[in-house]
Amino acid sequence: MLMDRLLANRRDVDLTKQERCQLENAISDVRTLEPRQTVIEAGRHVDVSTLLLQGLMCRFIEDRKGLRQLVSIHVPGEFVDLHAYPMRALDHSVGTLTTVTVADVPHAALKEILDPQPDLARKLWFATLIDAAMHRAWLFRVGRLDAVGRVAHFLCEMNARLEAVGLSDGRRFALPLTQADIAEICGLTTVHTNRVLRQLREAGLCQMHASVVEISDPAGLSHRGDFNSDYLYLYPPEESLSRREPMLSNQH
Amino acid sequence: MLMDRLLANRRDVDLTKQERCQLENAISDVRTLEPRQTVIEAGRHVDVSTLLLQGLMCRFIEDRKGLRQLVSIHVPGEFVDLHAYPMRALDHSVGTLTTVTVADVPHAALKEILDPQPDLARKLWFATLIDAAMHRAWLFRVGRLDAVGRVAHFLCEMNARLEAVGLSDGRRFALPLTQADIAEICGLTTVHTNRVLRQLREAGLCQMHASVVEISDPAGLSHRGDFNSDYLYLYPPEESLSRREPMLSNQH
DNA sequence: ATCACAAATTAACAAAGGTTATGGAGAAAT
DNA sequence: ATTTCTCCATAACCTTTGTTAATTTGTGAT
Repeated sequence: MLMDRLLANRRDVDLTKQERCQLENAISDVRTLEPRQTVIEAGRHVDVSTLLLQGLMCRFIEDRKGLRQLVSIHVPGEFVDLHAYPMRALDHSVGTLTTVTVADVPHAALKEILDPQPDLARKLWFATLIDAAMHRAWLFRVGRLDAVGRVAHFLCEMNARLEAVGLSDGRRFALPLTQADIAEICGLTTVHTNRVLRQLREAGLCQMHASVVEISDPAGLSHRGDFNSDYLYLYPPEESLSRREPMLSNQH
Repeated sequence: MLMDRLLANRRDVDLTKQERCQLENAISDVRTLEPRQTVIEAGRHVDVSTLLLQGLMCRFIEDRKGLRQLVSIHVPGEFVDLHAYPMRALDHSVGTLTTVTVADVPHAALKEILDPQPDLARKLWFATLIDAAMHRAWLFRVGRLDAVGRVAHFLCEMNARLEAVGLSDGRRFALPLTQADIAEICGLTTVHTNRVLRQLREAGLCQMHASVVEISDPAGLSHRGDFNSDYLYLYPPEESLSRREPMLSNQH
């Protein structure tokens, strides 16, 4: 059902059937949102967390002039802002990239489930920390890699995450982002992102056309982006195979 | 006592006297560590979290060639790796910058305290999320600011955090870091960090000599670094004054 | 089929930051 | 006092990335 993909394929977050069911019952509403909208403004107080069912969402920080730095991107099955439950106010904005379907989980309902179940609380706590782990990897990406490395690293990450939820076969996946989006993720300009994509193509590492990424040389791309998927805390491939759902067409 | 500074001056993490005391009793050991040592290697499993009492520590990710990107820096009063409690294994390394004094808090002891106290668990959960909030700010820093802006942003952050624990008067503070450290934090080379510090000095914004930072123009420096302290979740200055301990000499 | 608009592409040029190398200042060690 | 070592400072040069601007491609709407 709705929750099948929730926190799927994550080491140490093995939700039981019962836990999954309880979380599903905590959903107050399922909504569809338009692409490229800001859903929550930085600084706002929230008492509902958002579970992403379909599409892509992102979180970002803007500078004085409104230039964005994306600080995370979310694929189906992830809680976009579960951290709002203990934090209450957000220090960043949340937006949609594509048309999305989301489920609302009110914090009051979460509290009722979590207070009597310290183990489940610890699992969700862990889930919010994967965010922090990804931030660290993103920090490494923009702090230590050159432009080609950054984009390579990002594409490797998306490949790994989408594969974990059955939305990539390990080489090819739909990624409905513009070059401008990738620029906001990697801390580059759109013009240079374009140059970088050409370089990746000419190097025979990967190509991106019409929102489809095809990685021609996975090992080469990982190497170029100094990528190691440990920070994603995914099940190793063998284990995840048995847990994975059948391939889905795409996320838009 | 030991815990006076723990999570001090943080909005939404108002530990009660009893909670503070319980945490203090969970400490198994207090140790002194040498400067510039790696304390925990990335990937290691840990069952103890570290509370920093004195000195500076950091967490970092290395690239293939061993070049580091610091992903966080810690001042006294902070749990350096509380996130290891729900995560168990770390995706990054932990090291000392100066000589430090730390307290060990075994996870077994934490579990005993937290399981029956969902509110305290939520407070500590929140505390681990401040980390993620800082990572986002660091990501903004390296992704969207130029070299001068990055260093300005970093110095503003340290000023705010040290002020919150009584180690800065709001303009002047001890910061026992080399220019190479600042380079690893800001994603720059040491040579360029040196140029940047000169520019900040010549612009009359701040200067750094013999491990002491003096901010001549706080507003100007904040502006240059597009800095806003919200992400630190500190008490506003008025409130924190009454909670602050007397000024301490320094952290080494 | 045409129009309108967003996205991709490319070029010429400018600026920022990295690289390599060298010298100096200060602190601790002999 | 000399040596050694780390950190700081600076210069010359070069590579990468940003800037500005113009053109093309693709796609959905009418």
